[in-house]
Amino acid sequence: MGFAETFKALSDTVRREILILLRQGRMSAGEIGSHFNMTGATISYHLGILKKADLVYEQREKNFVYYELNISAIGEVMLWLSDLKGEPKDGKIEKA
Amino acid sequence: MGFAETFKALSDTVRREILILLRQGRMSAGEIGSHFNMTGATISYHLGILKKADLVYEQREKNFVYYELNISAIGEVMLWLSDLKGEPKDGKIEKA
DNA sequence: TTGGTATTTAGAATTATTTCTAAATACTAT
DNA sequence: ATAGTATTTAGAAATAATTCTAAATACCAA
Repeated sequence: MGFAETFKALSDTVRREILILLRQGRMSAGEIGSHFNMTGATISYHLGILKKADLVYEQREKNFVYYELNISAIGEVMLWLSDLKGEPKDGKIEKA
Repeated sequence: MGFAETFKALSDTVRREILILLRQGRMSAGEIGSHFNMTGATISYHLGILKKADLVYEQREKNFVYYELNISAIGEVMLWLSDLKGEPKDGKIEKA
C-alpha cells in the first residue's frame, strides 16, 4: 500500500475535499470537477493521485468515469495511527 | 489545527519514522537525529514541521530539546478519517 | 463516418519541499 | 569570560508538486 503515497494524497486540500464529496456516493470526474474552480485536467491529476494511493477506485460506464471511496484504505491509515497512539511495545518493529 | 498541515507532516517518511521513535517516550533532537543518516539541521527542519502540525511538542531542559508525541493530535486525525468512513462518532450505533 | 461530450495525457510555468553547508543561538561547565 | 556541546536558522541547490493550455483518447449518437 505505502503510507507515504497515502498520506501525501491526503495532504492536499483539494483531494481531501474530493474524498468528502465522495462520502455521498460515487461521482463522475466531471461532476467532481464542477465543485471546484479548476480545469478538468487538474481534477484528473488529483483523481489519479487518489487512485494511486488506493483511496478511491474508478468505474467506467458509457463515456463517464465514476469514482468511489475505498473505505478499507481509510481503515488501514486509521490502523497505522492507532498503532502510533498505542502503548510502546518492546521489540516491536514498525514500518514507516 | 489544520488538516492540511497535519497530513503534510505525516506525508514524509522521515517524519513518520520520527513519530514511531517517539512512541517509546520523549527523545532529544540529537538522539532522534542519531537514528538517521542526515544532518542535524535537516532533522531540526523535520521536527519543526511536526511541531507546527502539533504532532509533537518540545520541552527544553539544560541545553537539550526533548520532543514528545502529542497523542491528542493523532486522535483528531483519526476522527477526521472515521468521519470520512462514515462511522458514528460516539459509541452510539443506530439500528433499524 | 462525422461530430459531440467526457476524460486523460503531455509539456511547460510556477511554487513548494527537502537537503546540505555555514553561521548563529542557547546553554553548560571550567 | 572562554570553550564546548546541542540545536536552530539562513541561504542555496536539487527535486517534487500543482496548475494551466493544448492535444490526445475514448466512447456515444446520428
